[in-house]
Amino acid sequence: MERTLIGELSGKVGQEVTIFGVADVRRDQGKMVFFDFRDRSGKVQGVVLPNSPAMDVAKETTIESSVRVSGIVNKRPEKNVVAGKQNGDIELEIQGIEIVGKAEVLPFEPDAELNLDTHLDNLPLTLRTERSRAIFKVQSEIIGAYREFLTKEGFREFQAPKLIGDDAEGSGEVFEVPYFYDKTAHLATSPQLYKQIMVGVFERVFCAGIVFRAEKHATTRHLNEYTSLDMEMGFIEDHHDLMNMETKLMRHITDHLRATCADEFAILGADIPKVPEEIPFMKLREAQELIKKETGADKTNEPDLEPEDERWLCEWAAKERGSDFIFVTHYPVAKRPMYTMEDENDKGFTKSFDLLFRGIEITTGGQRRHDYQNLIDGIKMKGLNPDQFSYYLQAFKYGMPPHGGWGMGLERLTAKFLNLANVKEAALFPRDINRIDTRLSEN
RNA sequence: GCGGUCGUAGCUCAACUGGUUAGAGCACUCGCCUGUCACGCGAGAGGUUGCGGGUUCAAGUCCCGUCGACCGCGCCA
Repeated sequence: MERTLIGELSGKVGQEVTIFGVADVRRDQGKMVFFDFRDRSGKVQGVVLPNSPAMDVAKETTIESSVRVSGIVNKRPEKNVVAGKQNGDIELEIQGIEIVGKAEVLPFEPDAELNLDTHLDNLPLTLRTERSRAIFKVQSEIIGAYREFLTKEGFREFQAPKLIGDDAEGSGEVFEVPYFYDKTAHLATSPQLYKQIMVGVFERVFCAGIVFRAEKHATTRHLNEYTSLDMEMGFIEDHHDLMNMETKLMRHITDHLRATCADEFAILGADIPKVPEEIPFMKLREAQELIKKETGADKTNEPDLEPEDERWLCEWAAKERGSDFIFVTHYPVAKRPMYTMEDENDKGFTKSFDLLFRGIEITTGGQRRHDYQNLIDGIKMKGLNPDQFSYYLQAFKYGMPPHGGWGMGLERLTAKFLNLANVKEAALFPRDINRIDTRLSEN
């Protein structure tokens, strides 16, 4: 018999149907057995009545088993209607169950509160929980909204290489790949140089892909492999064009989530933030002065904000400006990569920005050096050898428009949208220095 | 890499200043249950307290080492 999706059952009252799904819950009452079944479209209750031919199979149908279930869609008696629940007014009177993928007894109850360690060691199972499904549906919708917005703004998506010749930017630790005969190769820490090259090709480009960082960090906000939402655009005036674009992007993403993921945010007890007409922004030095004035902590000689400063500044922005977001601009030249443009009106500081969201840095961006000689000066100033960048430099040798862009951490963004304590909860299969698919590498 | 906290049943957690046979809820097994929706009720089984050493009449508890996890920091997205 043809498959009916669970989400379509409410229109089939009185009909005989077959659903394909997973046994989500079993409530065995002896002479009667109730199930909740789930498929990709939702959940429905099934009931095996006394003396049903399906009773024997029902008794041995374990939670998480994949099944094909045939039965009749019935309206529930008035007193058994559960308001506000999908299919709460109907149920499937089960006539046959076929177990097509039997599950063994689970090591823990579905939807139990697990320690992060237990969750991560059992991902093939724990990713099936309602909570995990909610997190990764939201993440998937974020990527979809990102792609939709930038495409509409005239950006062209491209794939950046992950195997690269040099660590190029000189920022962050890189994984070495010992394969190529006569060259050192690495895993890309960013698509940075390639997306700049692609500005010369398409003017506006973006990519959403995995990047690799070999830092031996152990924090709630770092991964050794994460998804970078990158973009780069030509013919900008300065970094404010980028900040304005990102403001519009965040508004688009939050509107999209409101339309598609309200249930998932409710499951996780999280709020979708409002994006103000203008996200507040200030220079790094202004932020440091503010922190000094308000808290007494003098960090005005620091080249960057510490995590505790980022948290404080976000609380300030939320309270004083009603925004979950705040831009910090003008980091010192010494603190930023060689391609970052210095502000001609504020020497020693760059036309760069970070976007902070709910206490953490989710984006770094800025205007780039687009003049050939100016870029070579930038490379030399960092103590790097321009010859090593000749491939990249060719783009500039033959003319590049003023341009800039950003890189955004998808897992951080997801984690902060959903108030997750650790970014590893927002990565399907997170890699860190002690963990790569633990269960698979055991034995 | 450094600092802090922790490691007790399959899971989540108890066990006061060291003190008799290490407990609970859920899961599991058996029995009962014709309207449950985290079904319920009764009974049962389940532990080398991460591992190694030490102090003590006595160690889950104190000390040393080791392995592991989580949190914070550096670095970053």
